[in-house]
Amino acid sequence: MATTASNHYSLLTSSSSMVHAEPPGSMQPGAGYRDAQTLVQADYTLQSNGHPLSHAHQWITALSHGGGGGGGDSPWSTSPLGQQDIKPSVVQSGGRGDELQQHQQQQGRPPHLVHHAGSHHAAAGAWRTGASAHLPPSMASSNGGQAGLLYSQPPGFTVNGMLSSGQPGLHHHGLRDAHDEQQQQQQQHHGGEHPGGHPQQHPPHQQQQHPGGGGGGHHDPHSDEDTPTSDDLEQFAKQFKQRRIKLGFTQADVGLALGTLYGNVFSQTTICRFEALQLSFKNMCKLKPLLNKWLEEADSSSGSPTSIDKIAAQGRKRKKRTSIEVSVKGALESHFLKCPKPSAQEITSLADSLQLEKEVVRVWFCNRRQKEKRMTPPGGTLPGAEDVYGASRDTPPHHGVQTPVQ
DNA sequence: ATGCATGAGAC
DNA sequence: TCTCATGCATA
Repeated sequence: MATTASNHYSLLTSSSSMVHAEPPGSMQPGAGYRDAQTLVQADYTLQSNGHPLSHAHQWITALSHGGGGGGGDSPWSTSPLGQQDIKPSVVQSGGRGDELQQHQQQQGRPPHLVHHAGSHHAAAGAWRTGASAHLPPSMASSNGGQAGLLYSQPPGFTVNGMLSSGQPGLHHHGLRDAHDEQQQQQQQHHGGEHPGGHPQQHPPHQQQQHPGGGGGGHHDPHSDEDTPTSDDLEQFAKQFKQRRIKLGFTQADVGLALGTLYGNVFSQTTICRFEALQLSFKNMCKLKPLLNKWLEEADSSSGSPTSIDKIAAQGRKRKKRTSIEVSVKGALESHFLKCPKPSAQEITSLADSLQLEKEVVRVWFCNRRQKEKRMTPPGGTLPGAEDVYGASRDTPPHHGVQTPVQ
């Protein structure tokens, strides 16, 4: 099968009417899963077939998960500032408040806060334009003028952005969901190694972005004042991870904390990628100050190890993840080497020959290209694919460090 | 930890 | 249509 079996997305658990859409039996954990596969396929269909699910659809579409502001590359050059696109309205409607709601109930968190955190979408855009453009100082410490206000929270309300319910295990379940924690632990303990001890190559422009450069004496690596060098980032990421683990927080915890602290929630994935330097240089720079801030907070209040509970997966209309077979991947890979940016036509024929949806192929190339641009390319330098981007990916600067990420 | 997906914004 | 930031789902 091309597509991995999975449950048909976590369909809105909240709507009861749709439940009967499937036989009670198939819903059971475990067994039901496999059967659900069929549904999965139908998922796409789900939108068109006027089903009991139809209403669910609307519900879903209502949630917008703002991918973050795509046009991300401008913060550096463009600094609109002044007052930003703070969209209070959006904040309120914030789609995915779901995750937080849970906590709210459990910890009795002020509702408004929840909104903010959940508003990710709007929040991101807002603060990003403001803070990110000029960077750090303002946002880190002062929480940014305008945006900050929106997300400001009652003092003493949280610690590290994490609920300071007092003591761990006091109020709520003390720890994050057992399984979650386990999972995290596990990954943190053994998962460390990188896809390669590779020499990392950074896109030239990225390297040039930072003033000091790993070589020139200059500033304090930890000050978020100016653009950090890739070395700074690497070092910071490393240190960050260490501290985080020491403090007993999972990547997911941090992501949520950032949300409560700055109104900008991030997923475990993002934190993970940050630690592994798998984000673009620019993105790394953007996140660093936030994480740095969190770290400070966490350190200072390290006595309260509280934790946050897992957020429940909410329903979202997402295409089921296609699982591309190894052989097919190989084919795609070789095509990529030849032509990283195939035309629509090429994609079509390629998709056809590989028996994949055109969209899947297109996305694959997009992701593949994006991967090329990360700070830490997995698997090290690919022998043949390097100059694809115009001979730019020259010499990997210096830090061939690449420590085995715990 | 990572693969595939989404969506906003830039061309 | 691509890039980019980001995340769900999965291995």
